[in-house]
Parts: sequence; structure tokens; C-alpha cells
Amino acid sequence: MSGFPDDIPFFDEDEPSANPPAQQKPAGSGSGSGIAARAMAARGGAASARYLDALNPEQRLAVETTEGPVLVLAGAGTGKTRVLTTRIAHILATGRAYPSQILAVTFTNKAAREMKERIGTLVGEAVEGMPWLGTFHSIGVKILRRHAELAGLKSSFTILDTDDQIRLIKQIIQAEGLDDKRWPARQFAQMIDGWKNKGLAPKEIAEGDARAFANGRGRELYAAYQERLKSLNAVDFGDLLCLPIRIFRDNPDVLAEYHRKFRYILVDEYQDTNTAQYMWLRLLAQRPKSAGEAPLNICCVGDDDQSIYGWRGAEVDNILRFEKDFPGAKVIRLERNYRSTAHILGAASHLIAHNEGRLGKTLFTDKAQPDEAKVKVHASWDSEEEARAIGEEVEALQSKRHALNDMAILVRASFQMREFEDRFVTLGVNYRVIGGPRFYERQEIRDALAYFRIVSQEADDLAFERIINVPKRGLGDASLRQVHDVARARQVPLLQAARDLAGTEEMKPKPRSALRTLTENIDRWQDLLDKTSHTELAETILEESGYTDMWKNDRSPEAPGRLENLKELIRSMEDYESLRGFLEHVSLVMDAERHEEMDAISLMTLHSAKGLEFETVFLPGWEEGLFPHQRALDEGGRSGLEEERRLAYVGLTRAKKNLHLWFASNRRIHGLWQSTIPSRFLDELPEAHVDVADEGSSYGGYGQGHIGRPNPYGKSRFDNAEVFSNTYSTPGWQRAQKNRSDATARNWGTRSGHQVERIGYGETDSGYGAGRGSVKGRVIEGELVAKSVSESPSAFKLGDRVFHMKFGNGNVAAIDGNKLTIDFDKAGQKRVLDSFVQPA
DNA sequence: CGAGACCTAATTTTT
DNA sequence: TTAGGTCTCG
Repeated sequence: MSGFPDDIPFFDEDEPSANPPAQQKPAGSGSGSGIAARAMAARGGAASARYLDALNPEQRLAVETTEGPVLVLAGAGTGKTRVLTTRIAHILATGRAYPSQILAVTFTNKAAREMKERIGTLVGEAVEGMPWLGTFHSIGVKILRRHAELAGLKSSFTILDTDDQIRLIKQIIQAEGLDDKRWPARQFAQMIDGWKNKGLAPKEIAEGDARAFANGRGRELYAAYQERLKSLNAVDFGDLLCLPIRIFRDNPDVLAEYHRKFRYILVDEYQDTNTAQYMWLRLLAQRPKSAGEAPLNICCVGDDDQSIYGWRGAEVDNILRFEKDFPGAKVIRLERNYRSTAHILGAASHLIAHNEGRLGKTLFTDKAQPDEAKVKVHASWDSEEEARAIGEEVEALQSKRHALNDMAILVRASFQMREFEDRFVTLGVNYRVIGGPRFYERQEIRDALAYFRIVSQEADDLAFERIINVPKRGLGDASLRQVHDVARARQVPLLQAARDLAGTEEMKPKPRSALRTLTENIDRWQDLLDKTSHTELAETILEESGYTDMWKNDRSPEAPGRLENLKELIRSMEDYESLRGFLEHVSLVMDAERHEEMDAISLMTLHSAKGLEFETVFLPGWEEGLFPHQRALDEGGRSGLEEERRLAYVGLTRAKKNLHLWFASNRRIHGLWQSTIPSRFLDELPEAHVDVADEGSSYGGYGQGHIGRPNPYGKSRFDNAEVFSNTYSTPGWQRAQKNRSDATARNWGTRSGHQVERIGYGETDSGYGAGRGSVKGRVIEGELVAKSVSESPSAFKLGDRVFHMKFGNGNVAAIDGNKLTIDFDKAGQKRVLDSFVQPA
């Protein structure tokens, strides 16, 4: 959140002269690029460098095609990261560029970190000399700090995270006299993000969009928000992309500087770039032809089939269009997969082939063994049984010496996790949840950081607001309002206003003295900034402010964990030089590394699984409405469906050896039990690579009544009646869709229990293959998008005798629209949708 | 200001 | 179902 300009490196500090011609050796010419020198040495004079020997021919081509635009379509598990890192090492080793002349962008800090490490390994040492390897955002900050004044900022600007952003927007909505309930700040924040993802300034947004919020005042609010940011000397995440773009556009000389600087541009996960990132890259990549410059050396690596972030602005089109955008581009496909068995690859390839908008690829493996397991599809009665059965499977594997670390359960939506957590707790199986709220997003961490911010940055109004009454010190809305008024009247930050106010008679004695205590504390801490070590200061602040006491006195079950987190926070500060340095880090890296070594099964969403791999993967919940998710269908139409399918593809390709898919016939959604039908994706799997598991076990229950009962939605080879007969019938999903009801709920249970671990995030490697395909066509197709549950009143009456597939017979006890409360003879009282019961 | 009632909405997530 | 937010009362 806090920024500091002190480490703005000056340009070209390690470049003896502006442009080393290709092939010229930079090493030896003085200082800086020891890395290049070492890389050269590592190369050992042989005609072919050793690092190239580890590559297959396609990978090698991707590494050695250094000049001109290159698109590497790297299929899942084809060694994408290896190519990227080796390519950089190669560029350095052959003296084509200095480290500082290579721009390498990733999406996540983790990916950036990993690349740095791996380049370091290749080249012999940690890569400190790659100043321009980082996330889009971190590089954006770097550029923006250097040219802040061109964007109307001071280079010490603060970076707001989503939380700050929303609070700020809320204030603006209120200040404009709008009802912040009718026009939720959260929603508007998302709209702003959407605009910024497209690189649009307030005046550039579409009329329709602008009208969509707050009775047509969207544009006005957006502009007001930007104004407010400027006056706070703050930016949000979107600005880190948009402002550099604007600077480049408005200041050709600045852009030219970067053109001169970067000889090679590399982009990871290109399929995830949004429009703003695309523009940013184009600006940097397109050197004016007139200057007789060297060719445009941009290399984008990605996989159109793993594009799963369309909903947050990623444009698959960017990768699909690459050859048009960069004429003469070479496209290199990596299709040799080093991860999965032939069955898994076969299943995944067949599934993804149902998508139309793709460049196409064919993953293959040459390590196929005769005895490999096919992909297994399992049916279960309901989600509980699903969890129970997977739990059994996990234990069985465990007893066969499989490490839990090699297994993962990947779900479509996080509410699905709960049942698995419950199950693993009862079984005593260690598990770790990956994803979910991050360390730095936790309340106690954010509170603590707000204290640090206000101490290190006097003018950080948002931080001040956050802590003014945390812990409670009797400074509520009324007091805050007063402080605000003074601040506005005098044009000073809130903290200063508070100081002034505390010295006057304006306030009632109680709040006044509370305020005075607070400001005096802050003054004292500020004074300690340069006198104490920052970790010590941090502890002092948390102690003296009463913040730690607040949690010590809190008897809620989370309190001890929060105190633990605070300690962890202080511990992690030790890695930084100063409070400011730490805060700068935190604003960009909302992610704390964690390094639990216990053996545990991983539990996460499919989205968080991208880039990871496991020996054994369980994919539960393959049911229409849940996966593909109804909402993706409703909102995204055909392209929504295709993205869901890509998500399925990502899931399948995470598995190395064993892959289990599950669907349940009944699932509780929003507290209501609903019957479900198997996902269409199951029917899109190739018979040759798939086995339908013959569970036999608990499958059934009241279900006898169900087996053989006609599926009201259409047929699938996974319909219960046919599960064991392996019939291969083509589905009638369109019809099925029609009666689908909303699926999905959300829960973020705070499981307690010994062996649990929650991790910020993860990623490993991904990749791709080749093929062909048409591109356009994100048109909504009615038949796929049909909608949910009718709200018409139920045909049942109180006291009616009814039959339900899951619960058997019972009497209608209450009716609420189409929701029935039924007293079942055996199962007790349940709420179900009326469409799932019939007169008994 | 805080506790408890009441209402509402409910994928996916990085920076 | 349930979590989160808002609203009301003491």
C-alpha cells in the first residue's frame, strides 16, 4: 500500500552502450552483467550449449528462434516454463542482450519468482540482474514510479488494494448523494475494473456502460473516483496498467526510451492477457519501423485451451489473433507431453476438441505403458456419498504407499470443499486448502498494515479511517465525520485534521481525549521510525494501540489464529529493510509464502489448479448446472460453455497417472436438495480412454425407485439406469438444460482441526499442442442457455402425500413458491424443490 | 456503541 | 443453508 521511490533504478545502469549488436559479447565490458558472463561460461565454448541438450526439438526451436515475433503454443505439461527460462538464458549466453534489456512478464508473483529461480539455476546464480522480469503489475509500478509526474502523481504514490478501493468508492457514491445499497460499491468497483481491463478512461467508456450504473451517472462516478485517487496520490491495480499506457501514448519520447531499451520481450500465459495488457505490450513491442531498428523480438507463450479467466477480462482473442497482430510470426507448438498417461491425454484431447474457437493441438506422449489405468467415472447418490467414496479411495491409495501430497481434489466451486473437509477431519486425513482468502487479506493483517501505513505515510487517509476506531475507542461515525469536515475545510490529511481537532473544544471531551491519545501515539511511533528497528516498531504499535489486546480479549474461536497471524506478519517483516520497503512489497505481493511440509492431500478449485500437477486427481461434481456452471451458461452463452470446457480440460490435464471423475445424482444447493444430471462433459469423453467404475456399494438408498425411472431430462450414458450397462447414447442436453435450476452455493467454513493448512496460492507449469480451428463466434445460442426454475406456485397442497427420489415418501408440511418443506417418513424434515417430488 | 433480528444473495481470482 | 450486511433497539 505504501510506496517509496527510493529504489527507482536509473536506466541502463548496466549497459555500457545503448545497443549491443546481436552476437556481440557484453561480458567483460565492465561491470553489470555478471550473469551474462557466467552464462557464457556455462556454455563452455562448445558449439552447442549444454542447456540446449535437455530440450526436445520443438522446445529447442522455441529457444533458438530468438529473432522476430514468436508464439509458443505450449500444451499442458509440455515444458513451457523450461522453454521460457532456457530462452532467456540463451539470449544472455549468446550475448544478444544484457539482462536489463530483456522484458519478461508473468501474471503472478509466483510465476515470476519461479522463473527467476530457474534462470538462476541455468545461469549459475540468482538473477538479480533481471530488473524487468516480473508481473505486469510490478513492472507497471516500476514504470509509473519513474514517470509519475506525467500521470499527475508523486512517485511515492500509494497502491490501493481491492478493499481500499471499495471503501473509497463507497464514500464517493455516498458523497454523490446516491443510495449505496441500491448501487453497491462492490459492483461499481467491478465495473471500473472492467473498464480498466480494457484500458478505458472515464471519457472513453461506452455510453451504455456509463448509463448502466447509478441512473446513468457511471461515467461521472468513475471520473470522480479517479480524481479522488489523484488527490490521495494513490492508484488502484488497474491503474498500474492503464497509467503506463497513457504515459506511453502521450509521451512518445518516453516510449522511445523503452523501445531503445528492450531488445527482447517475453510474455508468459499469453492467453490470460486482457485488453489493457495487450495494448501495453503492443506499445512496447512496436518500435517504429522507420528507425531501421532490429526486428521486433517478442515471444509469447501460452495455451488457448487453458484460457479460463475470460470472466475477469482475459481475452482469448489475443492469442488467437497473434499471427495477424504480428505479421511474419512464427508459431511453434509444443505437443509432447511429459506429464500424463495416454489415457488421460486422450480423454482431455477429445473433450477439448468440442470447442470451436481454438488454435488446436494434439498432445501426445511416448512414455505410454500397457498397464495404465483408464480415466474412471464414478457415480454417487449424493454429494455426501461422493465425499465418503473419495475419502475411501484416498485411504486405499494411502495404504498402498501413495503420498497424500501426490493427490488432489479439484472442485468447480469452493462450497464443494466443505464436504471434503468434513470427511477428512473425521477420517483424520491431512489436507490442505489452496486458495481462498490470502494472508494479507485477512482482517487482522489489514488492520495491522493500516497502522503501519499511517505511521509511515502521514497522508494515508484510508489507513487512518480504518484504524481510527479499531480497537474500539469511542470514535464512531460522528467523530469521523467531524475529522472529515476539518480535513476538507483545511485541505489537510485526516491525521492532521485529527491532531488539530484534538486540540480544540469542538469535540465532546470523551472522543476528544480518545482522539488525542491516538494522534499522540501515532506521533510517537512516527518519531520512532528512524530510531527503532521496523519489526520492533511494529510490535510496539500493535501493543500500544491496544490492537493485540483487542484479540486477546476476544473469545471467539478465531482469535488465537489471528494473534498467530500477527506474529507471522512481524516475522515476515524481518526479510525487509524497512517498514516502507515492506509495505511496498505487500501492496503488490498479496501472498505470503508458506512452507508446510506435512503430507497432505490438496483441496482447491479448478482455477487455482492451473499450472499444478498430481499423480492422482479427483474431480467431483461433474453435473449439469455445477459444471458447466449454470451461471457461466446463462451469462456467457456459448463462449461461456467453451470456457467451462477449457476449465474441465485444465482439470483433466492436472493428473499424471490416475484420474477420477465423479457425479452425484443429488446435491444440496442453497439449502435445497435437487436432483442433478451428469455433466455433458462426461459424454464428451472418449469411450476408449474411460471406464465407468462399478461401485456397487452404497449406491442406491431410496434410489431403487430411481433406477430405471425415466430421467426427465434426457439420456446420458451416465444416467443411473445405464451406468452399469455402459450404453453409449448421445445426450439430449438441450432439453435437459431447460429445467436446470440454479446450482451452487458458497461457503467458506473455517474448519478447525489439526492437520489443516491453508495456502495462498500455487502454480507449476502448463503447456500445449497444436491444431487448427476457426476463431470467432461468441454468439449466444439459445438452446444451451435456457434458464432455471420457474417461480410459479407449487401444484402441491399442504398435507399431500409425495415421493422424493432421495428421501422416499412423506407429507407436504409447508409450501413456499416452488419450494416444499416435507416431513419424510424416514429422512425427517427437508426442503426440496417441488419439481423433484411426485404424488405418491 | 453493541447485540441481536432480519434480509439477501449465493462461481471462478490476480494484482 | 449460511454468511454477510444492514437495521433497530437498549
